Amino acid sequence: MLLRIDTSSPEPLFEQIGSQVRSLVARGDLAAGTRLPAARDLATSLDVNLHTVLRAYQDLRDDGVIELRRGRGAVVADVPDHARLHAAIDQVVAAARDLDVPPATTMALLKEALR
Amino acid sequence: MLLRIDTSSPEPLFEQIGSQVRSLVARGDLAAGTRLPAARDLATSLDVNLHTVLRAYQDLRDDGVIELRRGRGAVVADVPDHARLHAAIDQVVAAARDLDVPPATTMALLKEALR
DNA sequence: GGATTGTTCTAGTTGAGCCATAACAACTAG
DNA sequence: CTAGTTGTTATGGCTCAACTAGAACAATCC
Repeated sequence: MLLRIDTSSPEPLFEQIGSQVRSLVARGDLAAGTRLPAARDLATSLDVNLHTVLRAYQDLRDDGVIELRRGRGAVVADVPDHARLHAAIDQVVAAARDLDVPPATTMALLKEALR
Repeated sequence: MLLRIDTSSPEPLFEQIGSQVRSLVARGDLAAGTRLPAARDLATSLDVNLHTVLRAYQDLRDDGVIELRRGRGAVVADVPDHARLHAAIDQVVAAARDLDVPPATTMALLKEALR
């Protein structure tokens, strides 16, 4: 797993983990059916508590990104192709850069638009 | 000011304030040069501490959204038209809905793309 | 049976967010 | 010049979410 944790970031660790897995799955770097590391293993390799990883996994499960089963582990769920979504996001990033809009503002706009 | 604060939300109060001002400015509801309420006044009307509002204002200033001056108050800065950005964001929202992508995933994708 | 792995429970620590108060500095208005 | 306004900075205390720690339990795999 190529996950990076920044313990000095204000963003909660479980959100950092979840966020990165979401990206990997959505962009296809983690194909459907792929098995994620066992929570205990990932916790060890990230030097984080087991429960922190589990909370991230459970959030992902609640959103249908992965499936969890005892004894079996965490498996990437079957999700549709996100090509169109990625193209749209690229447009947003390009526009934000051209207009010199700060990332926090762009995030605020999307967040509100998604509501 | 049309600001709404949700004290039961997990999102910090200062972020809620900043986020809403960002949206208002970016969408043109607050024209450049418009004066924002004095921090003390806004704090009172939102029933929030002065420092909470000030932190939001300072974040906005750091991003060039507003200008702050003692004795003068907070004034929204001169920003370009964001029409293109809004159009792009609408595309993202539409794609996310069509593909059934959870909001958290969409946010994660944009956040990473903005990095 | 034994190892693996998610689930659940209890309990403690830490730090960000927030509030309260106060003094100070720059600006405005009279 | 004087008085009021407003942002700036500093200190202290409180609360709760995040994180950690340890343990037992249940489903699955080999």
